[in-house]
Amino acid sequence: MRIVKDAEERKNEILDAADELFRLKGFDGTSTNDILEKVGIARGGLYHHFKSKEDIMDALIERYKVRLLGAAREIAADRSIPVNERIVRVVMAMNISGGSGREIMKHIHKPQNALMHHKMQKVIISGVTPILAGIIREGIEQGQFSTPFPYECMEVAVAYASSIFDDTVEMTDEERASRIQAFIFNTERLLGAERGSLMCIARAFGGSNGGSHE
Amino acid sequence: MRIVKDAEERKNEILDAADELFRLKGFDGTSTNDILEKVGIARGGLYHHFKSKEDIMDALIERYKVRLLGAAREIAADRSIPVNERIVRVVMAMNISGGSGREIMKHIHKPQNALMHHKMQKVIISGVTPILAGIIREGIEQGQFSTPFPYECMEVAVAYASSIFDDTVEMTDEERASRIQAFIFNTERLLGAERGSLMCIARAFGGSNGGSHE
DNA sequence: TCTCAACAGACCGACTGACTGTCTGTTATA
DNA sequence: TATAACAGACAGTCAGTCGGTCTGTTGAGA
Repeated sequence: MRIVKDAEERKNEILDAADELFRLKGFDGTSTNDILEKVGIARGGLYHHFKSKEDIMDALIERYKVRLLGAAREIAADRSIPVNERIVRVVMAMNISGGSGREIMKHIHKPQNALMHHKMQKVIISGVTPILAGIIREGIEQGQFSTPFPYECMEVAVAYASSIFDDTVEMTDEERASRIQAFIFNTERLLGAERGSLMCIARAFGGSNGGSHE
Repeated sequence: MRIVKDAEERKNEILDAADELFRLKGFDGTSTNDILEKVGIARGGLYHHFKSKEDIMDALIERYKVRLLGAAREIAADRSIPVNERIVRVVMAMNISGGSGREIMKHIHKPQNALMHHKMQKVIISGVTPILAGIIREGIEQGQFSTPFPYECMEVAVAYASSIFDDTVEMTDEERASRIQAFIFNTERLLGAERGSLMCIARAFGGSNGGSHE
């Protein structure tokens, strides 16, 4: 039987199916037949909407990008929130690490999804860095931070954060906590911020009380 | 015709061929038939020495690892070289960026080689970071650096360096130079080093004289 | 306003070529 | 003669193609 739907709707159905399957079995581990079966369409239908399997992945990444960066921009623009707090919220929204949307990143960090991971990281780094840099510049105006390279500082922080929280390397909670400690310390140094002024970030991450365990 | 060789020799022939082909066409773009043809053996031969195509990649990475980290360790252990200079040489030996062995990295940073890139980065980061951290600790003893997190500092630096010098993102020479500038500045801050004390690193990288272009 | 032909785009499913990994058999070497 | 190195036919899978079919829409004529 043949069910005709609006193109956008079908595309989204395909993306939803691919999303779940890639999450479960990875990109390489998922065949187009798996997607076909899940959506309930035939090969021709899929290749009518997407020109290749990789094209599906790119569309998925684009969807993530719009969602994640949209949320980040919204938060970043809200001047009623203090700078520190805004940074935390942007980072949480990107779920580079823990937080509500951690789900999205989880499956992207599997070795089978290396290409997806790579593309996603590029999108995140190139997208969120200027947003964060903008907030940092506000902080500099307010005398909270001091660096000639706000953009590059954020580049460092984002690159490090996404390498630390890469789920392919397994870590004990203790290791994780001390990484976060070091991350905060290092970021404060980079930004020329007062010691402890970014501690709120550590507190925001996954219920850890900041790395020390007394 | 049938030519029998010592297993190690054959393995290396296969790795050499794979190395060159992956470099040219990427991992996914290279078929096992390509390798077979280049080496001049049949399928059975290849699968006698390696259990899968990915196994070949892993062996290649292992070979890189031994070569790169061996060189790095040798340099790091040479106490006759001053700390600063040793850092430069280790970094050059790893060719995370410019330098003699840049070749090796070049093809690894192609999107088609995402998985290889990912595995390689893991090996580098986990291998070279402790080596560099050791040198930094010497520098701390000598009063040159000051940080409670030498290991994590190097983790940051290595992660950032390998993200900056990722050849998948294209950069003008000017951008590159200013990235290096920022990188040096940030690293000095992280290490609590005197301003300009790491400038020798910038000078060492690819003929750039430190970012300014006169 | 109703009808119907013409069209565009959504969808089908058999087919192709390519590729990885296996298996049985063969040759060389210690 | 036993064992490791190798050959090559083969099976199974998968991504992508292609000619064709179905369906919703549109617009002209009655």
